[in-house]
Amino acid sequence: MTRSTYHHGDLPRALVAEARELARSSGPDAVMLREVARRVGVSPAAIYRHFPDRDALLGEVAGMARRDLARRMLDAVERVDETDPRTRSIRRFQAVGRGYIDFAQEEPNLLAAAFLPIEPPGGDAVEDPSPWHVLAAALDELVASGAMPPEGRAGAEVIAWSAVHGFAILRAGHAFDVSGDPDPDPEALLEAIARSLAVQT
Amino acid sequence: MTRSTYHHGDLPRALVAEARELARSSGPDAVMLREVARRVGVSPAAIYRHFPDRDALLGEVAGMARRDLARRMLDAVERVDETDPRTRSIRRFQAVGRGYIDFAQEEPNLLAAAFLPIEPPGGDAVEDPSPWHVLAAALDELVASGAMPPEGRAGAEVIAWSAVHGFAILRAGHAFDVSGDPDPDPEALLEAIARSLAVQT
DNA sequence: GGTTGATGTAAACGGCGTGTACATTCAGTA
DNA sequence: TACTGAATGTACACGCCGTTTACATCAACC
Repeated sequence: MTRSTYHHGDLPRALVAEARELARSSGPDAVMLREVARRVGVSPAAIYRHFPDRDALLGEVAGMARRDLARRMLDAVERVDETDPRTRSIRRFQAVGRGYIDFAQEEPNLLAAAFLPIEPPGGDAVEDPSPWHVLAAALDELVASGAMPPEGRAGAEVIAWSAVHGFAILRAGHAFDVSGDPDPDPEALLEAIARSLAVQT
Repeated sequence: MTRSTYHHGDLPRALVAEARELARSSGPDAVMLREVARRVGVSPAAIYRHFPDRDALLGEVAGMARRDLARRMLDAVERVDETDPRTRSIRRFQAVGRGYIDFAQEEPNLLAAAFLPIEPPGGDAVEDPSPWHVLAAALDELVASGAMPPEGRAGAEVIAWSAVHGFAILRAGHAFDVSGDPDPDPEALLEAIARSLAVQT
């Protein structure tokens, strides 16, 4: 991109957008300040007018990726069309996992970005829910509807999240290639998670 | 390390050992050829007499980490002391998961190294079992002892591995800090996995 | 309209992986 | 034992990276 004015206009936003695109297409390690600057049409040093260092820029990308993931989970939950409260809570719970897994499948590099050990400069924005809270809400609903026994509620996030995250990460890393079935079915996993939480249809 | 002779004696081994130690203590990204060479007391270019590039050296580290993980799982399995076949198969199965989780807890950077998308130059050595095969053997045993229904055998690796790996990775990345309990119990997860596989005590 | 602070640039520093040309040593043979 | 070629290590250079510093440009306000 070239520009006519000496000043860019909204450089910070452009930098984050370009950094996100690099992370999305080639992974977080591919977010190189010189490349970002090149694409935005600005000198590398200009970035330092808006971000203290590379981690600050990458932290914004990480924050965006976390929001994207949470939104994807929420979208999946809200698309569930079911009136019976019990069945509905189960469907919504499994939609959370499906949203997570689908996101990981479609944007593996963004999932990696979401788990970078970096905090966005201003901390995560409070208004949008974290993936963790989306999951917790679905579990609460499961108990409220009677589909899951209250005794199983404690620690349920850890179990569900572990299974879904492990599946998503391992599949993205082609780790399942060693098995006979190189692309296993997410639905089987979601049902296994329901069993492990003693969810009763 | 300094040396008196012009030739090192066993540079390849020393390089891999030093690279592994760097990966172990500071993560795979910390394996920098210049630093490895510095520590071994050799010029950076010397590495290229034995490895085509950085990935080849890192691939050896990855291979070692995979072997370390598998050995750790096997050790845990073999430490199980139980005679009743059914109970024994369950204990051994859960020991597999415990070994994996303990390894991740104690050597998180080596676990990361084990999952680098790099193959060791000569391919993985055939003589030592992969983590996958250790798990598969434990599952077979579970079915053979009657503790797990044969109908559940297909896809069981994916479920068990996903849950254990996700737990290990998330805990190592401090992802559970957002929950109330920052260091959740691995045993609860192992029991949940058993439930999800319909394992009957 | 001149000053000031915000924003961008050019050039440089040190560190990285890597290639190339050269130095040293080892092993085998005459 | 002396010679020779292959194996192994070194010095130096190249281009990339993140980052810093000194300077240039511009917009906004008294």
